[in-house]
Amino acid sequence: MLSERRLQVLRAIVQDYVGTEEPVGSKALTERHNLGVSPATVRNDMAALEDEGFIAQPHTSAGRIPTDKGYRLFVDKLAGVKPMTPPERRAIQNFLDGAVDLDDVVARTVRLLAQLTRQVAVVQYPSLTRSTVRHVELLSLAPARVMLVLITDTGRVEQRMVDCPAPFGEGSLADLRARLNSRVAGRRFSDVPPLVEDLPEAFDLEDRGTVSAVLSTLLETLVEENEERLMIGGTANLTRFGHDFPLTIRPVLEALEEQVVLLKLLGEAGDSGMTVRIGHENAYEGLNSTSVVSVGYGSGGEAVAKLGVVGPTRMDYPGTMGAVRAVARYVGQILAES
Amino acid sequence: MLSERRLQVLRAIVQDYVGTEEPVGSKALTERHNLGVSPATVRNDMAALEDEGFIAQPHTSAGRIPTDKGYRLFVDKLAGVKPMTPPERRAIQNFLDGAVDLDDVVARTVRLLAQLTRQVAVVQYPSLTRSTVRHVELLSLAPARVMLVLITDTGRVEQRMVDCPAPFGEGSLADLRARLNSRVAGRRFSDVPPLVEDLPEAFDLEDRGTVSAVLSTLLETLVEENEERLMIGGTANLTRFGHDFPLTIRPVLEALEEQVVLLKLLGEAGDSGMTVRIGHENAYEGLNSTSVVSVGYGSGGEAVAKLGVVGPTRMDYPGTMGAVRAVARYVGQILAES
DNA sequence: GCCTGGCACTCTGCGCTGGTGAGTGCCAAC
DNA sequence: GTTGGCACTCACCAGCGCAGAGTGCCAGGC
Repeated sequence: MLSERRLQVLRAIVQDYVGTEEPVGSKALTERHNLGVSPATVRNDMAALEDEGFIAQPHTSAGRIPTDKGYRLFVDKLAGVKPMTPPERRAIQNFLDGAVDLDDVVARTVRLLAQLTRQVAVVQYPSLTRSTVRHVELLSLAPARVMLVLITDTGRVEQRMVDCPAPFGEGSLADLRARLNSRVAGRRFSDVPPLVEDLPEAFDLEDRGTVSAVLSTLLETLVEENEERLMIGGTANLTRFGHDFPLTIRPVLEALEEQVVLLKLLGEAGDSGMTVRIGHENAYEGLNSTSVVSVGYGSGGEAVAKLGVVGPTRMDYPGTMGAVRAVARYVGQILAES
Repeated sequence: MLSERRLQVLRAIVQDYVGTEEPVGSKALTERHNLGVSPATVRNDMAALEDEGFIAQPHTSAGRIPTDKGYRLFVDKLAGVKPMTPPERRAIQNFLDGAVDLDDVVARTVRLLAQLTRQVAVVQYPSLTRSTVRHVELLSLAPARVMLVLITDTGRVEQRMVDCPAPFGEGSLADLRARLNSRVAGRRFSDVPPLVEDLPEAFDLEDRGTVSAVLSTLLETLVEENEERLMIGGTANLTRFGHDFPLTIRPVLEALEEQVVLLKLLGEAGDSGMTVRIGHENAYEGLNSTSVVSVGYGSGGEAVAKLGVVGPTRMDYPGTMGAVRAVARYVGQILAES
């Protein structure tokens, strides 16, 4: 078990290293933080912290830098979440309030998060699977061709073409539209399938094929998880990474282009509360020298999607976590209003 | 006027420099291209080319590298467009054929272009202003709240909320929907305004306010140019830029995040045929050391949007132009089919 | 008049060297 | 458990010299 002072030393090391980006030595530590002990004592503590794996030296006789394990301890035990200041809160709200539609909300959120944290921001579109249906619209584009438009409570619109096995009259279409909406409007996606199962039976034999086709397209759309889109911003902040960064930045940019990787990353994060993944805790290799701070957000009490930030393991965790949490909250509010 | 051989020398310099990324000297040139003259002669030619501003030396007594002006001459006079090979064509077609909707088409196009050129790809969504209306749908979400959904011939869907000044019945809504569609379906966006001008007059006095509100929202959507979205991909290729690249890459990433800048960039390019903007020819300062190759694409004979590639001025112009042209063609075909 | 070989010159890049300074580990004393 | 002292270890930097590539110019040849 580490003594209280050793934890303070670790905290000081993390703070200084995050600030200066340079290995921090015992003397500098005692000068900048009044620990009440001499450099020699700090040296002993550092040696102990190194033995435990919380800090490391890049080279013999250089200062210490925190390891992933050290950051983990820092985040779990030593650092709080720094709340946003009132002016910051106002700025967030003002910025998000100007959004005109869902795309705009997401776009603004990404920008905001990237600016606040000066890192790469990732925002997932509100996920379909947890949303509810606001309206289903059917349009006849050709005698045997129907367009299905699904509108969700989060303002998202999905459209699909349906090829009908047989011509489908306007009357039948209106009928289907009405029945469909009376059954599914306001329902959660996951509840829809059993509700429409027996719908084809209400139609004439000749129309049943088409009704089935429409329904199966609808269900497909509902469960289609790979349609979970996301938006990324602030990649220019990657250039602040460090001096060595061709090697560092490349895999990160590649990871960011792979939506699959990112979705997985966000998906792995816990459903409730904020998740911080540090360095090698990230399954994806390219992100081994980055940390990911993510949190769910949603219109009601429940999270419908996630957003977060990708930055170097050497980041200002309290500040980043504060910004992420605040933005998630305000986005949730905005979604609830619209 | 430059002699034929001097042009050949310039071409050789560009080709070698693009290949090796290093300043090219007279001796290396004569060894790699059989110009039929000695290095000394080439040196004279190089001196002349330098006087004219087509090439430059990074330092005294280093080889030469092409200037923007040199690349311009190369692109205009010396280089053709390298056609894709049949297997490449097949690969392009196969890859694009798998797309399921417009988003997917654009996403796949970006990926494809980035892979083919190994550079940053930019694809603009088919522009609304040049498209035609396929269908306008109106949904009553609440007594005084209508959702307007606009479906275009390129498969794009736009939705807007309309707050009605007075409650609007289902009957009136259906009436408006029918009248609206009979007038504007199949029309180009630019033709729509005069066609709907007198529509409110066909309605009861109490409904006219709502009809006007719906119409003005529709017209807004049609002309709203800032809604021109685009998709970017292949940013990881920026890391291949050069050795000095923190300085180079940063402004490029920033430019890529500014959709406004990019849209302007694509907008400035000529409407027909391929446009190549080299280095300082780009108005935006951050892109002064990059070249932009862009071309319009469209479902019919007419271009509805543009796509292109952003890369270092030191790029393989014939190959890049070939890839951009080929991709634009196939995307056009795909859009025409759907 | 154009091309060519030769020559002196100019730089960049690289490896080597030595000095400086920050930081450490250890030890004996408090 | 804490402290001051001390010897030691590296990374970093500046200076040096050398090799190599490339140039410009000039005089001679076709």
